[in-house]
Amino acid sequence: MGRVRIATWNVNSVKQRLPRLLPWLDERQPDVVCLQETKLADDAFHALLDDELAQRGYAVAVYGEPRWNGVALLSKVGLDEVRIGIPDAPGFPDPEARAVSATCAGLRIHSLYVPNGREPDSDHYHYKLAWLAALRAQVAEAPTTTVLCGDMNIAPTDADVFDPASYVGQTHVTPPERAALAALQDLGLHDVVRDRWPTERVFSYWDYRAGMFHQDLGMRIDLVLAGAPVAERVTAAWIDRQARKGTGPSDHAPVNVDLDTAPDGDIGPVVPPPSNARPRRRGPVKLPQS
DNA sequence: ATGACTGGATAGTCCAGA
Repeated sequence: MGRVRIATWNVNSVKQRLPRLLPWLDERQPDVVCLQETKLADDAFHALLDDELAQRGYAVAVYGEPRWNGVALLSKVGLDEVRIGIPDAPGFPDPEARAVSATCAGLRIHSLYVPNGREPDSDHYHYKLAWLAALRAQVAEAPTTTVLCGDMNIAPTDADVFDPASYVGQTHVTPPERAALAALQDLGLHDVVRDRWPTERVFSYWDYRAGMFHQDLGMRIDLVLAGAPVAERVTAAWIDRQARKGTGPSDHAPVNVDLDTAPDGDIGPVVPPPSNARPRRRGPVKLPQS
């Protein structure tokens, strides 16, 4: 059946995570992979990973820095019109490597690492909000084909933190941050993991300290937000807790999303159906023979 | 116990992460 798997993972140093990343790629076999916190300059990323990724059939787009931040986009299903950063996004004070996007199988995929915010009302917090506003302006250009993937550094609701009371007054849960996320969703983007697990406890990040993962004391801040024509094709969406276990994990788990594909291998229509259209057939569709 | 861990750069009473 025609299936495209999109994954996003804040790896917290792609160099340190290599012994976990490569086996995970082989096991999960995602077609499109969004990485965050690669923490490598572009030349170092290519030197480290180009051979391994080419062997697995991935084309690669990176936007990195020597020390912090850094994002990447890997794809087996096309990687066209690569765009580094977000137009008119603010810096801190200089531009930071927090976004890369490309067209993959007819979709506009974004690998995002939203600024942390540090302390509410700090300079970094206002930078975070301004950065999200610039992201929204870019998404507004083509919301229906957009898939935002990454570490949004915002827990959408109190159900997305293990102890809402202890987070009051902290970043990631403040009303202005949640409003910025809601403004993105108001463009027609769907939180596909929450849609699939409406009442479950599903976290994507657990602090390394104090056995937080073992006790499942985490947050859900790594999200996949998809335009409606894409969200309609989701057949599975889950947080890959296995990747957070064992030796040398990232503090974030990957998020995996499976989509049914159209007969031509694309994922969604470029033009959404009219609102009075009958529901599209959702069953398995064969990919063309290669 | 305002902690507890990890990564990166540097040799700091480091900074950043969330």
